[in-house]
Amino acid sequence: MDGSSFLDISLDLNTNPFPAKLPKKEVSVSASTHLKRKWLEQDESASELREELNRVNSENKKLTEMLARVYESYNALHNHLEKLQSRQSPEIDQTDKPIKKRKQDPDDFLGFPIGLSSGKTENSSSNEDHQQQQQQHEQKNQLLSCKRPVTDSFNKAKVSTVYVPTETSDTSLTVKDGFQWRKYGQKVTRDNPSPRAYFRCSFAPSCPVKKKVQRSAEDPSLLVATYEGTHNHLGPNASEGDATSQGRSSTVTLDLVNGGHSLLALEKNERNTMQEVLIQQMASSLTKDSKFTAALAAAISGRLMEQSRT
DNA sequence: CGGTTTTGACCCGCGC
DNA sequence: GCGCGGGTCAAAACCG
Repeated sequence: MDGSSFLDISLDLNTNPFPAKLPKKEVSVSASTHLKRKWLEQDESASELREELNRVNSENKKLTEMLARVYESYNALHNHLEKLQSRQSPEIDQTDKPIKKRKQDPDDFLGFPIGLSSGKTENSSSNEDHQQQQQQHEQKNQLLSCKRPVTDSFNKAKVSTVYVPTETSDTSLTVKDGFQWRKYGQKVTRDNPSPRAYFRCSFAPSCPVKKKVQRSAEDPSLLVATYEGTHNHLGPNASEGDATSQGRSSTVTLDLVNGGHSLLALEKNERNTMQEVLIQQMASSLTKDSKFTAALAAAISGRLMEQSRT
């Protein structure tokens, strides 16, 4: 994706409000000493203005560079996620045999490989064993990045699974993803000795997102969190009432459900949304910068002055 | 006191 | 129709 074509980040802060095309004032040399003094004063203030102008110009340059950097890192992140997604999609197609014929389990739904919540010993031919081992190996490799969102490619419901390594001694089935959850149930399932916990987003009923967390039967050091649905409210920090979301920092946090999905399965609309969010974040961080607002004010007043002249 | 967690009861879909 | 099992409800307990 060509970033420059998709968002123009060049800034014209109009830090040179007095372009060369403006008619130069003719100064009468035949002035009295009084006029001479006045002229000297004007010259002095002009040089001050020039200094100020240079300063604002360099700030403008810095800000433009900063925006370019932010945008570059966004693109890099986006490309990285797209690569990850293209690497994951073939593995999803491998499992074609649903173990249970009951109501579609999210794991089955995703063609989830290692039978984390489904019976796994009932039908284990040597072939499948081999596949399972391969997939488990793959899974562990992916875990190097701590959390691995598994998403169906583009067209299915918003269900994703993440694996969270935890201490086996840690019995609290909590997965810290930034969102606030309310537990509404816990069940011991047939194929896994550890209980499964059911969570709803604290913004329910307005937010339909649900989460199931269960310790992996294969690897008890792993928590398997299955997310269903999409948050219809602001990101993790905002929902948490996290101080950092109101503060000065403009950290971009990846939403595992919403953002995770949208970044992996970005369609046009979602790209536009991302653009808007990005722009808003940039805007909010810039407006908090007093120097930037000053430069902006200067830019606007410059434009106004220019317009009033024309 | 309001929000969250716990936990037994209940609901419902599915297979037999 | 019955039993099983996953998912949800809701009252009580808990907590800050």
